[in-house]
Amino acid sequence: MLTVPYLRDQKEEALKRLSIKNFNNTALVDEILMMDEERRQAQQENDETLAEMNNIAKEIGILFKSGQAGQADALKNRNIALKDKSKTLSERINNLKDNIQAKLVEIPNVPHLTVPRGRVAADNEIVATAGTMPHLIEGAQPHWDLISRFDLVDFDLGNKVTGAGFPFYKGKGARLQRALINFFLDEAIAAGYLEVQPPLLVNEASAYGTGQLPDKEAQMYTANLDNLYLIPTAEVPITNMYRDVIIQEGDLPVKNVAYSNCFRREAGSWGKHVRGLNRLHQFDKVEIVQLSHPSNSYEVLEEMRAHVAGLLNKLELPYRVLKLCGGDMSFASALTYDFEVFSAAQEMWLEVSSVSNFESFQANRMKLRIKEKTGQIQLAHTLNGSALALPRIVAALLENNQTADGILIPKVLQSYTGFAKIE
RNA sequence: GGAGAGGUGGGUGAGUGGCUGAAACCAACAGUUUGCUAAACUGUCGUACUCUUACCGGGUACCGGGGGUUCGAAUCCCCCCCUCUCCGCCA
Repeated sequence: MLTVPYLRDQKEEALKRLSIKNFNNTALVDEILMMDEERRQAQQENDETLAEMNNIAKEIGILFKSGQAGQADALKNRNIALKDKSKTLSERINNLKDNIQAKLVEIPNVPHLTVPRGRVAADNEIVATAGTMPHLIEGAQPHWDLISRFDLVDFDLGNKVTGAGFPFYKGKGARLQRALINFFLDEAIAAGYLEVQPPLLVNEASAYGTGQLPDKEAQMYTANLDNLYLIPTAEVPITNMYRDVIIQEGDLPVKNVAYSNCFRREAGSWGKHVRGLNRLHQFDKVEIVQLSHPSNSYEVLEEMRAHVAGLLNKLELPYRVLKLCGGDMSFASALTYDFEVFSAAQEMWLEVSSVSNFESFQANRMKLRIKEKTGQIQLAHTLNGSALALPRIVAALLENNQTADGILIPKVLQSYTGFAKIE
């Protein structure tokens, strides 16, 4: 959520940037600013009224103490009248605040100036391509066929026990996935991230804090009896650790990494895009989160981007990096890089990571602030990225590394899997 | 699930109607002293909104959340939330 002072002080700049996200509702911004003006006037009047009431109450106290209680009646009446006035003003202020808040959450984050204009995925800018495209063998199979051939993942069993999108991983399939998780965690720890194992269910306040609520409620599974939500990503619990927190400048940067299951209800499309491991209701992901000072959050973003690139390099997967265009970015992001690996047999680019700088958009909503050495307090910047999302990595590894007699495991993983080939 | 206790500033914790935005101690920060470290001493030390604004300063609100009583509420009343302890169940 943007702050009112920002809109007030830098309205033109904000609107200019918002147009990159195809947000052109100038009237909404004006309405917010008008309501805020009104709110401040009412606030001031109310504060003055309350100040007078406080003074009168003190005078009454003194009269009582000195045994002149009889003289207090006039003052009491005066205060009763003021109380009425204050009540009216308070109600107006609260109404205005609520309305401002309601309008404010409709405005997306302002994108970074380098974000390309555009409406759809095709408008995203390819900023890097790396790795070598595999030469597939004759008769190469998509991962869903490889999976059943080597009995790595059982979708039917998942259907029986839970439902579509909840597969069982078995044998070397399970082992490969666990190896990847450990590899990703170790890499993050080596890069200075603190490992955290978060709860997989969060309360309403947390879901609101990272912006799943109120809009994206349908994305999450709920535990209705207890008013809890299954997390769609570890970003939710991890970022919420710092809700209502003021971080000392000296404690920055804060770097956390978490492995978690992720649960998503989104009833996707059908066909190739959701086939096999391409899209699931429950999947595994290692997520990196950083809190940074506003002055260097874009350096941090690049550092995180480099970290993710390093993982894919080590896994020897061909990938490309996209800078998302205004229309394709998320509501809360100021700049997002998507990483896509090429899954050779299905000939598709699969998104395996999304690295974003939210600037102070989430921090404002969560009241996550930094206290500088000078004592100044300001909103922190939050950043996060997948490092990485598991199932699609598995899909690409299986497809790209298949040979006539089995699937080769990348060298870097072999100490984690304990085998070099699936056959 | 049953019974009880409790939620106060970064922490511990005092405070049962006006002198309390809140004692004291600890932590933190700044300074003095010291050859360094430590110790000691002195000072600073909540957040938000708002006015004024270079700064200083002023006003208001906030003692889990919401509502009420009162001229006046951390303190009294009502509702809700949360935490802890004991019992039960249980990985």
